Amino acid sequence: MNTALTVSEAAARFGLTAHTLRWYEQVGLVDPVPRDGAGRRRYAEADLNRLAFLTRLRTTGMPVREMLRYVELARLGSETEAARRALLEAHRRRVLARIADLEADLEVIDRKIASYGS
Amino acid sequence: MNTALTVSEAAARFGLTAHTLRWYEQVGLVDPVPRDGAGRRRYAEADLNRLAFLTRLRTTGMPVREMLRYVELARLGSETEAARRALLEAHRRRVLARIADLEADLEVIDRKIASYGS
DNA sequence: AGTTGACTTAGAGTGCACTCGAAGCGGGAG
DNA sequence: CTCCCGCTTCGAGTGCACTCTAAGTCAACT
Repeated sequence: MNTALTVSEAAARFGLTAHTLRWYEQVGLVDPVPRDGAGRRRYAEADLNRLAFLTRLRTTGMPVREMLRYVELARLGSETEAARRALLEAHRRRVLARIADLEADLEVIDRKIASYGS
Repeated sequence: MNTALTVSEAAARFGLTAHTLRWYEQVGLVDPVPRDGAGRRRYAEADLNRLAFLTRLRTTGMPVREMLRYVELARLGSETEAARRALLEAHRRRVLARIADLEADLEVIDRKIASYGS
């Protein structure tokens, strides 16, 4: 079974562009993806899973800079698990705060909408 | 009673910089703020209220481009109220969707944190 | 009177995260 | 065999939202 995807297919799966996926590789966010005989990227299950998690970090607003620190910790092996966990927990707190802010701001906007009457 | 604030004071109140506040004026996000005898901006109650709402739009992710459309509608008077309301409602839906996305992504991150054990 | 510090303007510069262009290669369809 | 399309690399360009610089003014403090 050959489920390996091309760069465009993988990009589509995560709502990114092929350009962006190559760029992620270029800046070191993901390790170089295995190539086929013609030198083309082939995204296998494991690559897709890594991407899936990274895109979650990204869409929740983690800066690329910090994602780089995370993946570099991961490259160093299991000794860095505590550090990675701490990094994710800090991010989690930021996301929770962001959600709370959005909800508070939304209430103000709702009041404005209401002020326009029906 | 003179409660009018300087540009820095007003900026501090909204977590912006004086530079940003001047830039908002320059690009037309806010009308030129009344000046004192020395030509310095003096933010009165009404100016601060307008800014308070605009910063809510901004922090909820409305692009400056769209905020401009909103304030231009407001300048046109009460005939544009329906359009303004529609614009805010569309934004409201986007913010709700954003919150939902953040919550879904956060769950994935939580699972990852849990996978690192205690 | 002099110094300090916040203000003024116009315009240039920055950081982030892509996004695109150019030039070339390779593999499947007709 | 030829055409076309999607891939390759490298490097330059873009859009957004600020952010800062330079040169100057003005009011208040010492």
